[in-house]
Amino acid sequence: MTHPPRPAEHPTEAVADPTGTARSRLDRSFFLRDAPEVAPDLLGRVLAVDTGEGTVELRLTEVEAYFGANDPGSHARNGRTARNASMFGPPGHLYVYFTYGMHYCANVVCSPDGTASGVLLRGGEVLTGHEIVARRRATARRGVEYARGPARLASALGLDLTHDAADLCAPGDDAPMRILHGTPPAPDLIGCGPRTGVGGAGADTPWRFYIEGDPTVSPYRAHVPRRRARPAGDAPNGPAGGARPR
DNA sequence: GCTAGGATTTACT
DNA sequence: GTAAATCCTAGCA
Repeated sequence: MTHPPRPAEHPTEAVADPTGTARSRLDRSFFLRDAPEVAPDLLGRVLAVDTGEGTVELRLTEVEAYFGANDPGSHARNGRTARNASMFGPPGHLYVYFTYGMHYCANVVCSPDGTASGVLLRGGEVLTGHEIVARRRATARRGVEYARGPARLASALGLDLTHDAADLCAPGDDAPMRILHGTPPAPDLIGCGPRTGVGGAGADTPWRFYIEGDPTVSPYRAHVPRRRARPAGDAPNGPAGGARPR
């Protein structure tokens, strides 16, 4: 059985100090640990993305860890594919995937190169760039909904497949994407539980971490196998048996 | 080649 | 609370 790791005290980072540590960037070594260890440590960190419209900064409030080819909830459970290749890549990079035909979700790659390990970014609080996010997330009724949920978060940051494998730890101050130290929450404010939407053997693994009481944390939903609308003998509509239209 | 299902969100009842 | 939207991936015949 897997135990939820305690929020780790990474040697290169400490609680933000008044001298500006919160604005400094996380080192790549931060991500050189396994995803279940990195995940709770990412809470309170700030993901900054420069776009043509300006900079959006997001404080992470909810994450999920996916680790190893044996993780039944992971995209890597069936080994390396073109889709998940960046998940096997070097740490500190982004793994962006397309899902449900319309949404993008983003992970931060962890562990040494060659290990399938990542932390799904599920929720965050927009710190700067509200106007930019408001345009992208026009359907959000409140600010807390800008990045509550993995697809909303990706949308708020303007992430898509062009950002797959992007380096979050690229040297230089002009790097388009980076993760800042931010202000990690107190350890007793970090909650954990089973991962959202993961069923089967992976459903019991408490690798979802979130900041207790934060309004930008998405509600937990247990895994529910979707049933595809099918012709069911008397197909009312739809191409019976045919391949999907392109 | 075909089919089932998906780390989701949103609109509608 | 429920169902639809929509495209990709991977298993299977």
